[in-house]
Amino acid sequence: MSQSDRTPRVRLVDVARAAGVSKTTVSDALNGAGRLPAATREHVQKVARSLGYRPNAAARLLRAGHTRLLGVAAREYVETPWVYADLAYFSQIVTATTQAALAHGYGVVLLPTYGPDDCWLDIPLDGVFVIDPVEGDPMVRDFLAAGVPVVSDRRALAEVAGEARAAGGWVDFDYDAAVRQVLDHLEEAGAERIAVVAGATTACYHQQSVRAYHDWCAERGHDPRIVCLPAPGVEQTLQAVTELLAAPVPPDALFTLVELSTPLLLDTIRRLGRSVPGDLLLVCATEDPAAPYTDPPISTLGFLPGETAQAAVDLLVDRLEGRDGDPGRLFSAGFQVRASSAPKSSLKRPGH
Amino acid sequence: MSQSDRTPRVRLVDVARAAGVSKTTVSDALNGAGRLPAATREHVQKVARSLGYRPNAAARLLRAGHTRLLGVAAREYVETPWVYADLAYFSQIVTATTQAALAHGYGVVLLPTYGPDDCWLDIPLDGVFVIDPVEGDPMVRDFLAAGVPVVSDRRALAEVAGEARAAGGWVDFDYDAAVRQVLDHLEEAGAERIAVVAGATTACYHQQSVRAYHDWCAERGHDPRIVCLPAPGVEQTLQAVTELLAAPVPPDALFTLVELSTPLLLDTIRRLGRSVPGDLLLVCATEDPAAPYTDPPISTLGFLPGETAQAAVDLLVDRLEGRDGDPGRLFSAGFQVRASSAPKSSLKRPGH
DNA sequence: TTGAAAGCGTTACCAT
DNA sequence: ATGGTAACGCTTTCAA
Repeated sequence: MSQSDRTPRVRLVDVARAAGVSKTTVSDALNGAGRLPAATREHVQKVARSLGYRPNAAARLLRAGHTRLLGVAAREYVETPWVYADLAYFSQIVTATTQAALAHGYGVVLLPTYGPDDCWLDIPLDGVFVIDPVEGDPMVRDFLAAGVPVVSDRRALAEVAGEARAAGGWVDFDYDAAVRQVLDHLEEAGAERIAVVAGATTACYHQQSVRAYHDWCAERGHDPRIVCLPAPGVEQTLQAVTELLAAPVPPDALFTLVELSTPLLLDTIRRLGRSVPGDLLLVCATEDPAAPYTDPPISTLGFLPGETAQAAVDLLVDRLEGRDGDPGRLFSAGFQVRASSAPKSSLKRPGH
Repeated sequence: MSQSDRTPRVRLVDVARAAGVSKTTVSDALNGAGRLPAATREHVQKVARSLGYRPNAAARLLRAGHTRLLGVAAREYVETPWVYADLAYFSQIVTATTQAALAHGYGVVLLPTYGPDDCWLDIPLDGVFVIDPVEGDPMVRDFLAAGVPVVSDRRALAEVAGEARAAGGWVDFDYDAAVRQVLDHLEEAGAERIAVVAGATTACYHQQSVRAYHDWCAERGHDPRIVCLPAPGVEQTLQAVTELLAAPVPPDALFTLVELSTPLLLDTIRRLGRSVPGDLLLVCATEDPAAPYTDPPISTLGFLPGETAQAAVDLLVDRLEGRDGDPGRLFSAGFQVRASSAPKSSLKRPGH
């Protein structure tokens, strides 16, 4: 059905007939292959053009055995009809994946995160990049079982028994180290009561960072001050911040692990009567490009979407093209310290 | 090559042989078709599972004659290796397109905006949504020539001689009306010198809105106050604003047509010593979810990425599945008036 | 130099 | 109830 019943597409044989040659000749003439006399080649090309011939992509795929198509899936909100591009982090991942893939001559397919079981297997993909897989991710399992190389984090791949090495590669993020780095920094800067706003999803990013915070607190005998949001949203996020700051003994530092507009967060904190960094040290895990331009500039923890995507695609393409590169790469976050988390001591002692 | 040389994929015939039945039986058993005894079906399914059989997507595509894949391309920065997902508008379009496509059982492919000529034709697509085409867009032309239905704006489709109706549909935006609506609103609110920050790209969004502003000014004998940015970027945008506000006779209203963080813009204006809306009325064409939460809330012109994408996909799917729906849909922007562009008069006269 | 024919892996038709 | 066979549109090997 579809367009074919309206305009019966011009096929290779049609061109061949019209040009008075065989299919082989047409194929060779159009693909630059073979050793044809220039005259024949040009003639065929002219006929093909005049007929509006376009090769059928699906047939080529079948013949070629590969599709030059890479899938990318962000699993953060697997259970909901949410789509990743709403978050700056995923947008940037998708952007970077697309660019990297293109550079290798591959296209990118956005994979559905929900829907009928293994519906994703109907898409002809050479490889897949699964970002932030959930525990025992069925998507990872399915693709691996189907023999489609997957790049994801180490743990997700390991769950599928040793096939990881052969079937793809991993791009892992040391969320634990990243979170601890920030918490340590805040503590050194004089913070004693660090509050956190995080997400409550099943994605390993949230799971692991929340756990890291709890562990860090436990090690010091601190009570965790954390709000976990089930979904992103300006209002809910600001509400969470308001709640945390309203505690009887208010926090003296805030670390956000959810997407939000950093200048807006700053405004909100001010409207609540706190100054940054005077009353409240602030660090945001975000890719918001506005962060360096606020007053004061905001310290950020960035998860390097660009680098991550680049590495994932490189890994995937290496496997696909038979090169045996690294088994994987471990990333740690990019922590940019700015004025919003300047040590309290530096305020008390003028000079440096 | 690729994975096939490592793990020679299990094919339908392999399952058939292993199960001691024919290809047909396997196909029927797995696809629920045919009238097989439950015993046979279960047996085949078990064998298939144990062998890890997965149907070859490319072969199915060829057989089916359609791919259930929709392409989406944002043409704003065609000439550069830019990718659209960096801008909230495109992110939201892509998100919404993906959701709408999924709802119809279609997947989405992100199309390269540059690269070797007609490289996009190698991707097996049932239809394409081209956002903000450039003049005489080659991508639109190629797909139409290849018989792939395209949804884009009316003008782009019309350039390819009448095929529009048969080959796709249009989703047009009345940028002119939208821009005028904002300018009129600002004028009514008391603005006499309206400055504009826009983009300098070839996308019809920028082209048309800039032209609308110039026309509007010409009709009133005003001198245009406009800065056109060749590329997005926090720094350049704020720089442009600073420049405009530094004019000897400064503007009393600002209308931005480029992506940016609205709270940050507000801060910047304040740091330049102007108050909003007291000294400067402000309207931003943006999808920034922070806009309603700033102080004062910012008036926005939204280009309805969600609705647009939804309509485009519906149109495309209607064509693909042989339904003759609307030829197209004309959208006008969603103008949300908030405090940042409140009439100056209302400040002077207390009460309402 | 050119063409015929054999696949690629699936599904659908028709015969058994 | 099941199996053989053709067809989807292309590329490629091999023979002429």
